[in-house]
Amino acid sequence: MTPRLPEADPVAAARRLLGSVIIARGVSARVVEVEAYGGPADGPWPDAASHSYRGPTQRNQVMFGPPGRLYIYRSHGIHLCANVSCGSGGSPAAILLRAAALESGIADARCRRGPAIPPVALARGPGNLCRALGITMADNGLDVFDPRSAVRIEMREDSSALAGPRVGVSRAADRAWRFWVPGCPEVSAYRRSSRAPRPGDSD
DNA sequence: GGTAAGATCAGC
DNA sequence: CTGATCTTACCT
Repeated sequence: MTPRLPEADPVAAARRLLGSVIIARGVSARVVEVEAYGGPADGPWPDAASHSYRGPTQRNQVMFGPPGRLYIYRSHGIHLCANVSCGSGGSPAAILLRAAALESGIADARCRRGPAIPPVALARGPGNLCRALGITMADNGLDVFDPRSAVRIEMREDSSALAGPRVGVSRAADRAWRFWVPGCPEVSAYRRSSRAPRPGDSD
């Protein structure tokens, strides 16, 4: 059994998770870009951009459970995005997996993404990452640190993270809760949400 | 029951 | 910048 992600605040957990290896359905890949998401205003990590900001719902229940579980949600009716829960004691938090560098199973990934996709883009962006690794809604709630899981994560040390604002969020848009490995071409481009207030407006 | 927004992506 | 496509959450 590989080391578990320790219970921690989402920023510390995001930094710990960066550089780890995700293994799913014939593909393994190094996680090179993540985002931290917190919880309700009255909790330890207030975050208006988080799905759990307004309390538990059917969709976000995994965020309120134990750490180390996959929280999968459908985005814009089209794509899937994968998070790893990291909260505890009823305080929800999760880390969104935004991009990964493939280490093996590239043929499987290309089969899922299409033959024309350059290797560097196969798992670039949260929706593409889920597609490349064959992750589905049925994986919601899986324990990624259980070796028997179809989707699992092996922790690796990496202290090289750079930080910047999260991609595409319309609230708390200036908060530097996105972390990536410098120099990796797999890291997605930054795009500020068109609905976000001007840069500099407070959270 | 209605509806607007959305942690995206690819193509102009 | 726009369209695709549909679930969720919030409103009445």
